[in-house]
Amino acid sequence: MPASDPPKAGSGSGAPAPSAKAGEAVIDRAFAVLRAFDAEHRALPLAGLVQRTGLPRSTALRLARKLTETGALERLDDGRYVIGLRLLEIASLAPRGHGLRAVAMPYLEDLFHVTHQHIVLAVRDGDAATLVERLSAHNASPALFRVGGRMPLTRTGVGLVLLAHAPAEVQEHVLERFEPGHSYDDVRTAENLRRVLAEVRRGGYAIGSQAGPQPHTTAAAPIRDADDVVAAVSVVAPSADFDAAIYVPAVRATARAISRAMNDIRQVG
Amino acid sequence: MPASDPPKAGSGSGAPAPSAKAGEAVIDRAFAVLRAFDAEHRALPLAGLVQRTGLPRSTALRLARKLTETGALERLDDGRYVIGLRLLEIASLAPRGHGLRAVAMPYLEDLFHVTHQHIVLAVRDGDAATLVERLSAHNASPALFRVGGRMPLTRTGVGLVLLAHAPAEVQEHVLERFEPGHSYDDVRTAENLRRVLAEVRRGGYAIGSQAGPQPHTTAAAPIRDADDVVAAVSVVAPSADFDAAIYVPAVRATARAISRAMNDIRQVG
DNA sequence: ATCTCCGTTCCACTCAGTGGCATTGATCGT
DNA sequence: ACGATCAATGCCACTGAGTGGAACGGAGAT
Repeated sequence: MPASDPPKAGSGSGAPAPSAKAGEAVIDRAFAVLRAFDAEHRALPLAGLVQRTGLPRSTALRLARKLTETGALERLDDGRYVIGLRLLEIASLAPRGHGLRAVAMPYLEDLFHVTHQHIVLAVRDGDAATLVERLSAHNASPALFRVGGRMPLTRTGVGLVLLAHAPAEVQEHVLERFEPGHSYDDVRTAENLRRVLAEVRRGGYAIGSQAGPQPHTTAAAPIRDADDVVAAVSVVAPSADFDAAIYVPAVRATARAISRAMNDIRQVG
Repeated sequence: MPASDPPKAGSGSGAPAPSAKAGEAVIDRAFAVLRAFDAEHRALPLAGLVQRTGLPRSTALRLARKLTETGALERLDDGRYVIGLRLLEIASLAPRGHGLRAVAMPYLEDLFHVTHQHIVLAVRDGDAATLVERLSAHNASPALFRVGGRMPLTRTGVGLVLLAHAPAEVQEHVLERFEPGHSYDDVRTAENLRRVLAEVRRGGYAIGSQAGPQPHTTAAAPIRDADDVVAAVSVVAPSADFDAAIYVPAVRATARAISRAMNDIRQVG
């Protein structure tokens, strides 16, 4: 021990040791690596992981390797990392994800055939809706949300349905930070929104239309498990001129069919 | 005797504590917890996790909690754990999973409309095919494979296509442990299989039919990225009497369309 | 009322995880 | 062609995050 001076030094100023939070749980770090990926970054080199996670190089490398070993990540020929298949394998067991999707799919198909518009299936996760399934025609308007992506509760048909049936605390929280001007044309204030949500609960469906910037119309309905609303379906037409109301019966019928199908399965398991 | 006796005790015989492998990587354990779930066990109580992973109670609890924190797991009202939505969020970024699926979906839809039979989209993962997407009609024969599940390469149409274009080492490995009697009716020996694979490569498609135990016919074709076969599509009809050959042109056309669509996207990113 | 099984809390020990540094390899600028 | 630059990987001594045994409270079962 040549070093005489106590390790407590460093306090002065010397090394900044800025964000490098040392004592961080391994699992959190591992998931930080996984979350470094997003729609715009589906393949990342080690440097990318380092940059986006803030982890030290060696640590990021070690984690990336272990994740690759387990199949959570895969490695491209050029050395970059991508999310691996095994993760899909595991994720497909999520009851609220593919579990729901599996029973809903045939009915969504039917609805798609009939309407030839976008079909959306979503569940609520905290203050957002997570898109579980989406059916689209070829010519479809492009920038709809991604499967697995999160959609705002106040700006989508499924979101309105899910929000309308969310716990009071969630509703309050969302209403507090509601920003007018980004929702449907008849939802311009928090008060509007409150009224709309009440209507959604009363009527058992939501409709909305928006002139811009991405003009579209939607009709959405709740999927129930017993009395709880656990998901929502919607039809989305890429045009503000369209009257979404004509889809309401079809969407509601589909939602009810899915609700029933889930209960039938419940009997078995 | 509180502290006195040495910890080495317990050696006697009493508790065997056999498999309890102590020095095991955290991430491996975390994934062991996640993999404790499967199609028959979509919701597990802590005890179930302990039993299926072999981890000590406290460890399993700690891991389950941390995973719940990050959203990889969710907790049911009755305390049981299930795979969480966040995992779907991450998994949906897998290029070979939902990435592929996203571009393929509209074409699969078309094929589904035309044929009204099961449509299957799969990629190879090691010695198995992973089911990436499946479209089925209501009345569909039930026990087809699950999305995210693994299918044998030698007993499915997509499997034959993927195997035919797999690296030589994989083919050898699979051929070595090929068990006759579980594949299609014209694949009864490893030599049969070799010949079939060659035909698949030459013709650019695979067909197969099986009388039992789950009678079905299938026609499958490869999806290519440049020259590499990266996935396979197939039509599966729940009847051995049907002639799958009539679907071959449609399936091949679909496969080519998807291949082209993937290349188009490649240009952008 | 007693037993059992399950989820949970607590805590002292220690080994898995850490991250700085050195090395190799690929890419680029001149 | 030849250093200069930056990414990826190998190495290793230190330490606190992770560990798991023990004990607790509560819900059912007997």
